[in-house]
Amino acid sequence: MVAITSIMRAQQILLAQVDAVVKPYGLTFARYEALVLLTFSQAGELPLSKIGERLMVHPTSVTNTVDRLERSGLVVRRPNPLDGRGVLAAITERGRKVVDDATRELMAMDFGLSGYDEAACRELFEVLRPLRIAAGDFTPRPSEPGRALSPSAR
Amino acid sequence: MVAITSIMRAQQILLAQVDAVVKPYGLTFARYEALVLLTFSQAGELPLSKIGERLMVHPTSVTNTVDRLERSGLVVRRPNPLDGRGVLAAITERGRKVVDDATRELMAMDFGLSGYDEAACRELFEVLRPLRIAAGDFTPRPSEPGRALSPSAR
DNA sequence: CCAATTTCAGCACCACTGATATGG
DNA sequence: CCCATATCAGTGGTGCTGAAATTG
Repeated sequence: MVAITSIMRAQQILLAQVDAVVKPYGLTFARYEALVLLTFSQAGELPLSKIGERLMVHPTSVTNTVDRLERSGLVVRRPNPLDGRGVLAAITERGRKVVDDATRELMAMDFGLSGYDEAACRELFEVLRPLRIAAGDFTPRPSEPGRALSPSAR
Repeated sequence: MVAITSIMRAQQILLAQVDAVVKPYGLTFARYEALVLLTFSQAGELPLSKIGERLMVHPTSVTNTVDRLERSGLVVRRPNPLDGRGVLAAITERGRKVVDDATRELMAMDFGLSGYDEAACRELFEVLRPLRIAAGDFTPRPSEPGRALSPSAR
């Protein structure tokens, strides 16, 4: 129970710190994550479905997130040439600049983990790994099958 | 950055599991925490200000939480006899029964931390401790001064 | 008069459900 | 015809700010 409380508080603390840094850029942590994901993709654009999958968020949340980013001029929507049903979110030049600036500032404050060296961060990751695996994180990523034989939703 | 993501996901996973267990009782994790806090107090009642302090939540959030609990008949409000400005939240018999049942069920599923033994839980707590200390958790508790010389809000 | 306690109105954010339009 | 993608409307929960009433 103490362990649960620790995680809840830690998340609250970290989220508050990161959100505070990112706020002046008109971002939240969720929106920042989406932007970072786009910069990591080759063409700087991804289908909304992919974004939801990688960030583990609900489809409607992706729509909302991209709405805000688009309203701020940090991404643009365009139809997916490979799938008429789909939509791509493409990061803009302004988006790249904003995410770069925000990232620089976040790194300067160690994402709220000042005082944690490489070893401590790794330990943190390792301790939480079993929990995340049990919840279905770290799926096969590359090709795609993934949750082919998982209990499935619905 | 990977460490941050780990905490965010872990919290999300745990909160979802705990909330799912508690939902049939008409509770959320936040409301459950408030109820537990009341059962831990001698008379089964506390000033709202104390609840907010111990649970580290905003005063208006306490008002909201107690509103819901009162509407469900799990607590009742009564004026604080020791301070005319204050209000006490007192747990009811139904409240005690509900929190007992919910706690039993939560313990049966290890609060979502199945697979974590005592050592792992302690490690988790210890790794996160410096972060929480830096954020002002673990204040002097007993007497009360606490944040007498902290930067303060506003 | 100032400070503490609580409440209320209002806003932003995130998560989700259910329904819908469109296309594979 | 069924499934996938995305959107919209709406709900619930949480976290805040700002203002107010009451009392120490």
